[in-house]
Parts: sequence; structure tokens; C-alpha cells
Amino acid sequence: MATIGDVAKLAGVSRSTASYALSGKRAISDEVRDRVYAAVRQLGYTPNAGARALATSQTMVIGLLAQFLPDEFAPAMLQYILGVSDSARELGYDILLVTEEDGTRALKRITDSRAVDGVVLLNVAEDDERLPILREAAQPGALVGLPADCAGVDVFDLDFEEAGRMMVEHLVRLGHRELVLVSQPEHVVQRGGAYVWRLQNAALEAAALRGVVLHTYFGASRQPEIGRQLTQLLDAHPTATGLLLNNEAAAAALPSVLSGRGLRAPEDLSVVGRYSDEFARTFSLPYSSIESAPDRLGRMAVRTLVDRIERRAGGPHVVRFISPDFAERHSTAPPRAAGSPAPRRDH
Amino acid sequence: MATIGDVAKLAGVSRSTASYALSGKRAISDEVRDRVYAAVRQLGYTPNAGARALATSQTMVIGLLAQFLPDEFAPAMLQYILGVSDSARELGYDILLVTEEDGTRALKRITDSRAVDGVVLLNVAEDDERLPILREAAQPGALVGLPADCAGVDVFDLDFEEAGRMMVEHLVRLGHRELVLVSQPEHVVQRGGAYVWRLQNAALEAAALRGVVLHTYFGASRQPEIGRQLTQLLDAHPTATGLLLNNEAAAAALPSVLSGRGLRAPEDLSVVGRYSDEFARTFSLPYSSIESAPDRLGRMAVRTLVDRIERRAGGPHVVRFISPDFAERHSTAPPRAAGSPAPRRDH
DNA sequence: CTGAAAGCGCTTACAG
DNA sequence: CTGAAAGCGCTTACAG
Repeated sequence: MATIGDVAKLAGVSRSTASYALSGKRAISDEVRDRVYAAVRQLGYTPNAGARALATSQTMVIGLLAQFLPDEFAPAMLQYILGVSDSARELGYDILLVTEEDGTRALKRITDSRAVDGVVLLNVAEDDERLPILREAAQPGALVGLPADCAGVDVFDLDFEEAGRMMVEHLVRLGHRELVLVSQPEHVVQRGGAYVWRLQNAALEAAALRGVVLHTYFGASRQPEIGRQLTQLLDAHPTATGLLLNNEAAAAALPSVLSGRGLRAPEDLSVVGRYSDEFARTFSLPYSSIESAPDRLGRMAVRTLVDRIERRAGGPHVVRFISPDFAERHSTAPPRAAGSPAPRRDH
Repeated sequence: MATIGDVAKLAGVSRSTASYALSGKRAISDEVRDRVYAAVRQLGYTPNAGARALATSQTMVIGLLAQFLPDEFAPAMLQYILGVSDSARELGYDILLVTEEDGTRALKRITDSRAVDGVVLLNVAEDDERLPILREAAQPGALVGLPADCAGVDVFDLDFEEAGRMMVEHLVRLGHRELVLVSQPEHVVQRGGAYVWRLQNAALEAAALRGVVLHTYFGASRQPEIGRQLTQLLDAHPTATGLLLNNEAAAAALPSVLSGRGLRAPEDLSVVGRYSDEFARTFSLPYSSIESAPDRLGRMAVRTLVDRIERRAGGPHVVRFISPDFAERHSTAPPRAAGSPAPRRDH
């Protein structure tokens, strides 16, 4: 493989001149520049990434820490990954994908070894073990997900409180008086998925304010458990007319649960989920939803991270919540007949 | 950040001795080694990845090229990625994830710049444009998917011919005489998804051999098109008693299509898919399937690639097909009544 | 068993 | 506008 020395020799200039001609970091005569470019083309020269990283202390690589926990719904994560990967590339960065179980060790490894210029953490927990490591690291970090302590990092998350309020208010406005909310599994919360609480508490508050009943549950994140649970919930609350889902697995399972009971949305039951549009398409979900916008969050995290890497922004750290959009898929309507039981399967 | 020079100084040895103590590449007295280790611990020393890559020409990074084509089903790809990522890590390698649209350019970039020691290509097409680039590259490559020309690369794929035969024979043994096969979209084939042909042709051959009718179709890879198409196919072939799916989107859509028609598998229709067990769980699919084993394929590709990188295997390139396993989920049974039409929705 | 030195392929002050 | 030199942080022949 050709080195910059080969390019310089062929162009008849010094290595520094060749380097400057390529970087444009100092004025070069047109004639010399042309000769250098010609040599580059002729030799098929590409700078050696390791050598450049060593010389500049810039790898042009961003670390992406994505944990695929057994109790989370993997396809939901994919969208964040693609959002991060695509926007990193647009900004000239490659992605070092780390899916190791032991996220702390992985983070320490890639930051200590200077393999990356910065890091994006997905799936951030309330009291995330990776954060102390990140704060000690020389590289900046951006999180998707809100931890208890945001010091020293840039944080991006959906406004789950607003999402909870929106879900409830939307159905209240249509005339619903009794709702059921199915959240993520309880161990997600225990592990530190504070967003589950944020949405649920805001939903409860909104319900109390409007004087409607809201039953809240934690649902499994796996089939077939979640399907059975949904069935039980519908049995347990025959007078509820609205179903709110903050649980991707539940959303994915709902169509067959409903059709198994002979129910349709919104005729028999109004349904609002919280997931991305892409997720809805993939799983063919016909329910209106609070758009969780993983791609937007991923993009924002990367942009801010790159700004920080490139010292354009050395300023204070940000904590940004994006306002949820409501994706209308016509799965909500006024309740069939206030107070009367929802239709049941006819056997 | 501490360098090996700092370690050497603190341990009171030369840099080379410190380096050898850490690599174990030459004999070191116990006493010196202990001093070096102590210094490493005290300083929290981690070797600089770029410097090491420059000195050794080894990055300990594997490039993973995953294209997320709009007409393919993204969640199916995730499993390959995780298989590759996890097994690479076990072998000491990190993953540079490249999801760029322009796979050729990306591949050229990461190989020419020596950012990776080797490359895994996912989603390989019959006449894949990335292959000429890969053959010119200095690094070895492993493919998941079978191209027309396997020269210079290691290739791993499911034995789709065997898969096609298995699907047909399984249903024939149960007494079915008329089957429908839904494959991936036609443009996947046109782009070079030869595996679609391989499965379909083998299925047709097996059907001819057994004297049973096999209707073959290309299905969409998106909702809601694929759902509509499945409905049309079932309408068009009322006497068919078995449905074969070589199309993940079709498999994901089938449960609601069937329940919409009041049909159940295997009572009313026998169904066999071709997808991974993980996929079946995620989508809660109750159909027996030919296991596509993405994790196994990813692992095999990585192991072979790493062997080649580390010169343990400089030998001839391999083309390996893995035999499909049949994952029994009890969605097949003898046809209800040979020759009589399948039950239809009662309205 | 250990050390001094060269070299990997870049970039970037320093000089002119 | 250009060149010679130092340096980034490692590893590894070469010497002893």
C-alpha cells in the first residue's frame, strides 16, 4: 500500500508538502497541488487510519454502546443504531459497535485505548454503571435515555411525561372514562428504566386531574407471556374503553390478542401505543402512537457529540427532551357506550 | 493518559522490557514482570490502539458491512449483526459497523485506510459489487450469502436447496398434494438474492418428483402489501392445504391474515416458514420453520475470518452450507380432507 | 534476561 | 510557498 512518502516522491515534493496539499492546511501552489493529486490517484493512496490517529489524536470513530438485554425488545433498539450510524457517517465518523454484556468494561476498553473520539450510550439506566467510567474518560459522551445524574454528559430523551399526558388527554377528550396502561416489565424499571415511571406517573396525574380511572400494569417483554397478560387485563377490566401501551412487545402482540377476542380498534377498544413509526410499519401495527423518534434522538446525540469532539462546542452540557408527536392511525374513537361493558368473544 | 514510557520509568526498566513484559513475547524475570504489572495498575495504563495498530499492522477490528435495503426486513438482519459482534468480541476483536448505502465505497474506505484487519459482508448478492473491491483489498473477507463467484473469499450460507426440499417433503409426507410457496420480493431476486431461486427451484423439483402441485409467488417485504397478497393467494388457491414461506415479512403478517379469515394452523392450513428461532419468538410466530441460523452463520464467518487474519489458516478458501434444522412448532398436520376446499370465512 | 534504537505512517510546529 | 525534522506511542529486530 502506498504511503504519503510514495506520493511525495512521485510528485517530487517533500512529505510535508504532500500532506499539506491533501489537508489544505496551508497554501500550496496550484502546480504542486496538481502533481500531488495526480500521484495520489496514480498510486491509489489512502491515508493509514492508525498512523493518522496517532499523529492527530483523532480516530474519526465514535463508539456506540448498545446492550441487548434479554428482557428488552431487540428490534426497537435497531432504529437507534441506524440513526446513530447514518448520521455519524454523514459527519465523517465511523461506528465502533459494542454489544458486550459488560458495558462498563467495554466502555473502559475503547476509551482508555483511544480507539474512539467519543461515545454514544444507548439504553441508559437511571443509575447507569457506565456513567462513572464515561466521566473519567478523556472523550465526550452523549446519552440516549435519562439518568439520575446528567453531569458531564449530553443527554437526549423523549419527553415521557408529556407522552403520558398526551395519551391520557387524547382519550379523555374523546370521552373515555376508564383506561388501562401497560408499561414495560417491572425489572426494566428496577434496572433503572426511569422513563417507565416518568410516563406512568404523568399519565396517572393527568387521569386524576380529569377524574378518569387509569389502571396501570407492568407487562412482560416476551411472547407468549405478554399475550396472556393482555388477555387477562382485558378480562379484568371489561368496562375499560381505552388501552395505552408503553411496551413494544405488548403492542406487537395486541393484534392477535384482539382478533382472538373478536375485538377491533377503535370500534370496541381505543388503543394508543408508544413506539416509532418504523416499528409500526415493521410490525404492521394499526394503532395510533406517540412517536418515540429513535432516529431523531440518535441523530441529535451524534450531532452534539461531534460538535463537542471538534471543540465547536466546549460549553455547558445539555439535557434535551424531544416533544412527542402523535402519529394518527385511527385506532381511537369515542367509547361505544359509556359505562356499558365492552363486547366479549361470543363463546 | 499514561504511555508505555511512563510505565517503564515507574518500573525502572526500558520501554522494550515493559512492552515484552506485557506481551509475554520474550522471557522476563519474575521480579521485573511484577514491577511492570504494578506500574501498569498504578497508572491505569492501556496501550494506545492507534499506536499499536501502526506498529503491528493489526487493528484488532473487523469491519461489518450491513446494508439495510428498504425492501428487506430489517429485524431479520439484526441477528446476523449480533452473532458477528458477539463472536468477534470473544476472539478479541471489535466491530466497525458500516451501514452506508454505498457499500463499495465504504468497503474501499475501511480496507484502504487499514482501519480493519478483515471484513464480514452481510446480505451478499449473486453478483455483489463489493466483491471486486474485497478481492483487491489486503485484508481477508468472509461472506454470509452465496455469490456467483466465490474466488478469494470464505463463504457461508444456509443450504437453501435443502431447505426448499425439506419444506416440500415434510408436507408431502403428511399427505398434502397442493402447496403454495411465497418467496421474497422479485426485486430482491433481481438484485441478486440467488438464495430465493435456490430454495424455490429445489422446492419445485421436489414437488415434481413427488407429483404434487406447488404454486410459487414473490411476495412484498412490507406491510400492508404482503398482507393483501397473502389474502389474494389464499383466495386464488382454495384447494391448497399447505403454505410455505421464504419471506420474513409474510411470516410476520400471516397470523393476522389467518385470524382475519377465521383460519387456524394446522387445523385449516399447514404452514412452514424459513426464519430464525429468535425471529419466531420476537414476532410470536406459531409456525414450524426451517431454522435460518443467522447467529451460527455469523459465528462461523467470524471464526474463519479471524483464523485467516491470524495466519493460522492461509489455506484454500471455503464455501460452506449449513444444513437447515427443522424447528417444530406444530403448525403442520395431515390435510383436513384431501381435495376438499379449505374452510372459508363465514360471511 | 535486558536495553538502545529503528521504524510503523502520518501531522505539524519550526525555519527559510 | 516549501522542506527537514521531531514526535505521536507502540513493537521488535539487533546487541549484549
